[in-house]
Amino acid sequence: MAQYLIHELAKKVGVSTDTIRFYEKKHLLNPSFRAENNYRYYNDDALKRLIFIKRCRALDMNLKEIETLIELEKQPEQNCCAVNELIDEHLRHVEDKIAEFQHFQLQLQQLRQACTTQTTIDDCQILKQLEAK
Amino acid sequence: MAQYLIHELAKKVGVSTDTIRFYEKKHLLNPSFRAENNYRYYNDDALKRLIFIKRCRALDMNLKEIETLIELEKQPEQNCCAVNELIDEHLRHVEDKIAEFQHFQLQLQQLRQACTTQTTIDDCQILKQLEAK
DNA sequence: TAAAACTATAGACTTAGTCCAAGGTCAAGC
DNA sequence: GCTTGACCTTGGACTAAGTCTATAGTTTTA
Repeated sequence: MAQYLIHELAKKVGVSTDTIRFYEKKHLLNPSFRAENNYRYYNDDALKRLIFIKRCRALDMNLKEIETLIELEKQPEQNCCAVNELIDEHLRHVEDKIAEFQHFQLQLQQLRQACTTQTTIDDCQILKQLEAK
Repeated sequence: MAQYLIHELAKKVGVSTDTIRFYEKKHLLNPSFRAENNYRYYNDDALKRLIFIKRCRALDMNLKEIETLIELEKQPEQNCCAVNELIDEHLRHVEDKIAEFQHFQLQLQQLRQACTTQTTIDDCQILKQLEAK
């Protein structure tokens, strides 16, 4: 079975070696063994695990959510509704974020409208609105 | 002129006393003076400043941006284009965030579609897709 | 044999606060 | 005068997800 040094694994997946060590500290990814010189070595299971983590991160899941998914994977005969619920809840979170940022966008667009011509700081309607009673 | 203790200022504006002390550490807001007992006292200028900061934070500006705006306010005769540019750039940042989260949303919706019926973890298409080669 | 390129660990740094602990101050009630 | 409660002070730890640095050990290459 293939064994990779940490920088080899990092390169295969496209993350930094620091990130890999960080995931280990967070109990998300362990080396398959440590050599006599204390170097970490990783096998293909670790490779798959790291790809899994990277995919979840690309969906903006946090490490706690990813940990939960990994735990669920360890119970293959269980019902998968917990997986679906996690995705649903994360999706709601993402949708809340979109709404939040769209609110910022609208407010900022309106604020920006307040000052279309160049004037002095003292007359700037943007600052006036931010200062208003 | 009115002078407020920190908890009075906090209540007026709707932030915590911790937040006020934090803004002081970040050089955004100073008490008008310290009493003999070392208590902070704030006047109406400080009140206005804190309201200003709170409004900017409600637009998701970071403290560095707010600091820049405060510095600009101190040069009233200058041209206000720096203000406009700051708002424009922040608006672009917000729009990037919206696009980013909309991308997450789409990916998550597609992923969620992969598992509509309840099955076992082992058969769950959501996990399968996250693990896929 | 020496330099380059790895490896390891520990700890600081980032944001915008929040929370806690230990100790000082002040006003009210007894 | 004393206690109680509600303030105030400072300093430091904690959050998320890494990134960066320093120091030291190991392995490979020239």
